Amino acid sequence: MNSSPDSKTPATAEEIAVTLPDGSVRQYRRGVTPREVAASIGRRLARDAVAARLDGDLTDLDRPVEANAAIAIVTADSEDGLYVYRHSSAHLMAQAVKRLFPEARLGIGPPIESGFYYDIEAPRQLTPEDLRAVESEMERAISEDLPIRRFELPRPEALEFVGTRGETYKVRLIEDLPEEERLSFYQQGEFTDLCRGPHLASTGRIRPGTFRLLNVAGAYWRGDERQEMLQRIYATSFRTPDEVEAHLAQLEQARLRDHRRLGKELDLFSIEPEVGGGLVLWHPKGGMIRRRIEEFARQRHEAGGYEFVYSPHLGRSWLWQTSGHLDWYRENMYAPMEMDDGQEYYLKPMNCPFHILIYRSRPRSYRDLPLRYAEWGTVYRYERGGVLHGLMRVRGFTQDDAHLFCRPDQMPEEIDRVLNFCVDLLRAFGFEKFNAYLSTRDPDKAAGTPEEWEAPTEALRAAIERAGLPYEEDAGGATFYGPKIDLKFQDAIGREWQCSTIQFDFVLPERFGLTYVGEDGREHRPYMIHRALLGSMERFFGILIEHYAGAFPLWLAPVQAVVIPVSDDVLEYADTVAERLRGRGARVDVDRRREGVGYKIRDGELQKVPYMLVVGKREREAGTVSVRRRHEGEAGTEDLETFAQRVAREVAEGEAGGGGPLHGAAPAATLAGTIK
RNA sequence: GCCACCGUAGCUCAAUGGUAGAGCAGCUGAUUCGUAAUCAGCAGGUUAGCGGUUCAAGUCCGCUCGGUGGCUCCA
Repeated sequence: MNSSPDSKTPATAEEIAVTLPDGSVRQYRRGVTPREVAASIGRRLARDAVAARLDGDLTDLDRPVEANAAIAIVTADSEDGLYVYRHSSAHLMAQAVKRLFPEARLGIGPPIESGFYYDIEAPRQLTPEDLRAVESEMERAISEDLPIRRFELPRPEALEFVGTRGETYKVRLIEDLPEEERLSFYQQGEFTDLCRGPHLASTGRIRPGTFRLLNVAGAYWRGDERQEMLQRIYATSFRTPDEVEAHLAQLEQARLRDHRRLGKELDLFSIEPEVGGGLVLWHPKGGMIRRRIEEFARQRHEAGGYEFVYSPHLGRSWLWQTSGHLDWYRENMYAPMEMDDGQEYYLKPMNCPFHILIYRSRPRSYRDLPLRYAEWGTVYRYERGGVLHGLMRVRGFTQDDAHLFCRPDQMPEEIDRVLNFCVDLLRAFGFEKFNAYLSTRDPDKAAGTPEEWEAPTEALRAAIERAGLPYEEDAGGATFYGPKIDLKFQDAIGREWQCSTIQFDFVLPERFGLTYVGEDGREHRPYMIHRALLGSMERFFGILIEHYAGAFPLWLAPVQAVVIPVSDDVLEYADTVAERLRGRGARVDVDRRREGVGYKIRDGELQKVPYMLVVGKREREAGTVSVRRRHEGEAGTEDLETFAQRVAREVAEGEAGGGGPLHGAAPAATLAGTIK
């Protein structure tokens, strides 16, 4: 759609050729507007049009077209259309704010993922009540149906225009724009804003109820903490009120899944101020889940040719000087400890130097490679107080870290192996939708030559393609020490998370002088790859809690079954049942409280225990259990041995991948997607 | 770190500047019960901490501590 008509359809003095998305070419008079083009195609299209793509650029419907061009009409129901809709909604909000607070100064107000925001310098702190008032004012401006008009001003006039209105931030925006940039403004009623556009034709095109102002938060001007802080009003915005409601419902759903809330309710972990922010206490149940994850991953790693190593939490400054961490990572490292030998020791922010020294502890032959050193290594990184967030952003965490050392000729296969290994591992937790991101060399700050980057970068790309993963390339996005793949996956409610990273490193083998002796008897430099798949155990646990909404699948559940005796008469049988199941490796509790069955079941449901086993006299006589599944209710009476076998089978299925039976751990739609 | 908001019993939340309260959880007792809450009683607090205003502060002001939301998705 970006291609203009070719020379076979030349523009004449009064006619131009317009190429439409379907490839057809139509003749129009010079100066025709996209709106007129839309009208000539169909009344419906003209009605739904909100903007146009002119040779690929978003533009207004009323911008005259002066030359041959490719035009695509943008309707409200497209991605572009939503972008324009939200952008105009942001302007509407700014207009409403200015009506209520004429002294307010405007920063920027772009569309974002699920809505828009506007940064504003207001005369006072805005309250939730203010936001309601702004919403009402927005509805009023909609009912006024103010036409939205675009005009351009030369730079000096533009500066004067915003300057006389006291819009100091707009002045700075213009000053920062390149000289040759055309400066456009959009006017609706008494309100005018500097803006690139495009916008809807009038405020009446915004449907009431398609936006909701959510909250106000501080945001630095231009995101720079040295600059002044503005108030950012976040709003959600969609094409229809139903979508807004659905989004608000999803926010509520996310709130209910919040791992901090569930962590407390299910007694999984806590973060105590007395310990310190970002330092996690794993309670027994959280610890059980973590051990299941770690054990499972460890077995997979051993089967995958990894060897496990251990390294200390501290190391002398020499390590970090040599690795370069003290140069480029210092602000994330804790202050050194001076020991009695006068040496400075640092808490480790990463495991790599230790693994490297293991490699370097003896001469290596080309026959030894590849070497794959894995460690669930606990690292400490200083994070500023304001960024800490539950388990997601912490100061002490355990990585499922590994370092691969290999010969150049082994490198493509190593990459293939580790990427597939990673995807397999994540699938076991019920994640199915993946996106890869390939970060390539930044010429301005890259170690090594472009030629050195070539082979690894292409190996990474080839591995992604062979794995059949959708991917995007972040050209120049790599860190200075090598290209990398970041892998993201979607959770049960469609949120995307990045945990896995596979990174080449040209720098550390050099700095530590790593070598191996080749077939030719000479020393060669090995390739080195850092990789963490689950990333941080803490963060991955937080993601899992939210993904499963606290209802862990059987193989991970800290308590897999709770035995519920109907009365004290059958306590003994309840204990027998529990013991028999424990003997088969199941994690079973008995609820011995003198409460009714309903009470204990309710408690089991709230604690999200996968199986509840009600036992009374009937079961005792028959040697059975009455099985109840979490979220599903009664599932019939079963012979104790049959049940034990079922649990063993379901645990094995869970560990085998595909997440195993979740028993209502996620909404049905997601369940279907997680079981192969 | 910065801006804003918040901090009352273990948890969730009440209390026009005028005697700190409820539900759940906990403990004690009774109830022996069949698939999402049995009943009664008891206990639980320096209202995060420190200072100030006031006859009087959970409430108003200041500081400290802690938590929460956010801090380029660039006109």
